[in-house]
Amino acid sequence: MTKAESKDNQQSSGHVAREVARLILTGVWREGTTLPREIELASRFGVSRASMRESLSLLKAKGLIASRQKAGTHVRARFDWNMLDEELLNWTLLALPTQEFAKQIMEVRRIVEPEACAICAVRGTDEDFARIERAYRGMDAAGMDRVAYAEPDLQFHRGILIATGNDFLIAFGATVAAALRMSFNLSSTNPGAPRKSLPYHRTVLDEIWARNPDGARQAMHKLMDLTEQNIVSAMSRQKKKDAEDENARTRRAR
Amino acid sequence: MTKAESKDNQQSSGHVAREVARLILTGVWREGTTLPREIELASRFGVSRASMRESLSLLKAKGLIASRQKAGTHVRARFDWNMLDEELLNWTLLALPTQEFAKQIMEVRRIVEPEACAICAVRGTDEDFARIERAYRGMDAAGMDRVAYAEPDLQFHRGILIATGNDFLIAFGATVAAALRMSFNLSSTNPGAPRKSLPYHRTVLDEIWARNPDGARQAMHKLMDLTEQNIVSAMSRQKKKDAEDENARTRRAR
DNA sequence: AGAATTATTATGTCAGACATATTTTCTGCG
DNA sequence: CGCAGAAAATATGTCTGACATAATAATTCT
Repeated sequence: MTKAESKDNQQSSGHVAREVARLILTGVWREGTTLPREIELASRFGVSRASMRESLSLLKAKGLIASRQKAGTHVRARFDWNMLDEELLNWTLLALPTQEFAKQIMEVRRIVEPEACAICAVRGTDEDFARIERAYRGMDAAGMDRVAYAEPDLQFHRGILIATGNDFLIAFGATVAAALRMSFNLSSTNPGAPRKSLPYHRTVLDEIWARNPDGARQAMHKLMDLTEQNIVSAMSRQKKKDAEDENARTRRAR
Repeated sequence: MTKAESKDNQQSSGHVAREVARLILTGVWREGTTLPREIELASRFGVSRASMRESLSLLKAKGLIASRQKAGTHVRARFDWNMLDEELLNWTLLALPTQEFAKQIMEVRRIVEPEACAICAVRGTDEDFARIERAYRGMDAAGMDRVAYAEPDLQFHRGILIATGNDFLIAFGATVAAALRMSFNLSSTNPGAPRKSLPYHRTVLDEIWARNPDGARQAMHKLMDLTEQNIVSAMSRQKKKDAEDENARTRRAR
């Protein structure tokens, strides 16, 4: 359900919003910058002013911009950007998938997920646990297929958050989703890496079933360690590869 | 700056969005419900279809609704709502300031803020600490004035998050802001309560200056304890008061 | 009965106009 | 010359009405 819905908003307004977001995220339009007037933006993106305004309305909702009559529309301070928003996270992933971004996202996951896991072990219902176990089985069944592994992996982590019954922890699922998507993108250089996390997930699941909060917390913590390690090494590999590609291109250009 | 900007969007479209959000949050329009068509919504709220669409666009951005051509606009599953969004948090506060909501928000604060505080103690710069100290002084200077106390209190907590340098933790400031606003609203029944947190803030500040992460974590943890306690007792007091008022009204009606 | 076709309908997009709130410019006075 | 107050300019905010598009519902034909 969630998967299907996230595919919505493929209308042109969504594309325009994403493009404006990209310009802001990449720093073309810095904090405090007043952006071109609506009519100009509309013509630049090839849409009507009404559609343009709908796109801007979307970005306003995410805290990226604010506008006042006559004064114009400006980029808000970074502090006001709602980085925990799923779309904004994905846009950032597309625009600036930097190592810094990866470290930050893993830092919050490390803070939130082990605790959520402990709460889950105490407060979750058997149905909650069954859902998590189904996700685990899905991961197992995926074998070495990276694509098939990704979805149940997300469901596993989301399942834990849902089991806490805390709406804010559940909303944190968007951040986890972005992190997993990042991992997935990076795993192309090392297709076997995702599967290695399976036994760690198994331990988490066992501790949850045992309703052992401390064990669950610790197990999730270890899973976070492994995940971060994978991401960091994959990123440096990617970086190296990019540098080589760049080199090759430069040589060819001569 | 942030304060001024948050006062934006007082245009009618903002009001409409808030009202629709209220109807969804209070369960008048439940998850999965297809809401009336745009033209009907527009006339119901007394705005044009264009304005109505801008409002809906805002709610789409926050994950509350999704729409497909011909099929209509429907309320998305709760899991997809971005509860960590500042506006959505405020709307919830206005629509359903329940004890459950208070507990949940304090549960995440308890998870995030002590860790953020520990990171702050290690990674923060002296300028960061100075900013936090300025906020502390502001709280002290406010004395028993609840209104004057609120703003520097928020700046104190935000300052710690900012000092972590982690964009996601910084974005969590929206949640803290909502929690403090809730505390503030509740403190009317016990005007002296906020000030009691001052020495706890002092301890946090000292541990940060000492660059002692464990002490900082523990100090923040104690502050969270106190805050939660205040909120819970204030809410039960409020609940009692509301019940009495209700009683009085019923008696009068006879 | 079932498949293919047509009609319907709600969102998506467009165009042009006017309203409103600020900012900027202009004007007159001390 | 400086400055307060009035007038003009302008970018966002709102409205109206129309057409495009895609998904659903109804209809027709085999």
